[in-house]
Amino acid sequence: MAPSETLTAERILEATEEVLRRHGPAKATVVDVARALGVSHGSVYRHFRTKAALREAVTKRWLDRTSQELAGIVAEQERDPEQRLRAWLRALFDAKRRKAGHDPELFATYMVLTRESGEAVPEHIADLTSQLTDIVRAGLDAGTFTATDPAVTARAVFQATGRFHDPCYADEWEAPGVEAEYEAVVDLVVRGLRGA
Amino acid sequence: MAPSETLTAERILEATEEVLRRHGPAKATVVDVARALGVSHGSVYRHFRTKAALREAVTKRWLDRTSQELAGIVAEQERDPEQRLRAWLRALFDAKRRKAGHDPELFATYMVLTRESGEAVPEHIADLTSQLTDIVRAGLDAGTFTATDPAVTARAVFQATGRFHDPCYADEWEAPGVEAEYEAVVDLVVRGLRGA
DNA sequence: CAGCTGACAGATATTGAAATCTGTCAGCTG
DNA sequence: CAGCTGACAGATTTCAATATCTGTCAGCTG
Repeated sequence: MAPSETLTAERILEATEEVLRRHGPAKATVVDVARALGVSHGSVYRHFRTKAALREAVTKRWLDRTSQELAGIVAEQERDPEQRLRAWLRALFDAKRRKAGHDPELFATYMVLTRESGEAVPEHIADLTSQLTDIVRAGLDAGTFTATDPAVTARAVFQATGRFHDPCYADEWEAPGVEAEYEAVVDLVVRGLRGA
Repeated sequence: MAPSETLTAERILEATEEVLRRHGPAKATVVDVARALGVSHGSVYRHFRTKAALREAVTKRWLDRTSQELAGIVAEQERDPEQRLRAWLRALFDAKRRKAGHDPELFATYMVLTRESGEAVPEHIADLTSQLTDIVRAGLDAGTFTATDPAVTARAVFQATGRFHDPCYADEWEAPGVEAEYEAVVDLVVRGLRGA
């Protein structure tokens, strides 16, 4: 039952997150992870081919947690599409801002990881725009939205609101007036979806 | 007549740009600038209190060149506001993309400079959003746009299109499909301005 | 024999001493 | 005497020696 039960990929990922939290992305080594688990670093390489792969897996896990939070909103059939869209964008902004504000160092760590992770971030973005596409399509079906291609429009919505979910803007999310700016952009976008 | 005429702030700024182009932001020193001008570095400090002030002045000059390019479009009274808005956004995107694509090293240099320049960038953004506000206000007067506060709406337009002018996205401006994404975002925004 | 260890080679990071740079200023020069 | 110079102190950067890390693999262990 002790941590020395069996060495799984999951346990390595948890230990890696902990090491990253403690040491930061620059100083966190595979040797540190192995030490935290009480094994030799060779064992870690049995589960992850390279250090980069290990870091990418950690990043993917972290990003997926956000995606899953938002997936619930897409499924809320009882709310109309515009409300779902507003709730989804709000949840995305809040989730990112909460993570950035609550533990800035860990967030900075993940910003470094997302920069170096080749596939994880594009996949995450594809995931999120796919969710958005579902909402846009629902709006088209209901007749409340106007668009030629829901996927293209969803991507446009995602990019237009980037200032409120793209990590590169994280240090402006606590500035006074951000809420008003968020409302202005979302209103503009929602009106763009409605009107032809 | 020779470069040894008189030492003006303008001549120092030109020499600094040249030194930055050659050496890059990390290695460009005040001593290099002085050497390029054939003076001692003490003379440079007569015109700029610190190295940071010198770099900020260079940055400001560079940013102002873009602002001035765009100011002409705002003044084109013969085109209707929507056309002016589209032309303005297109000119902004093209100008930034041209600079980023034509001389990537110099652009990277300016990205470093804009990060460290405290006032220059906010001023530049204020400048641009002020131009946008003029266009939005013209649209309100003409009755083609709908908005409660032109300044707030202009800022929203600026932020919503950030992906196509904010330097932090520069390395995605040459990717295939960017044009389509640009069109989608601008269409969404313009429709948002029109519809109530 | 499946899974782990630990020594190893090459790559990367750390360190501290030496070199360079920033910003100042007393004095030179035209 | 307005403007420039160049030596200087303290801060920063460079560089090379040293230490650590990554990724592999032959062999150990349960």
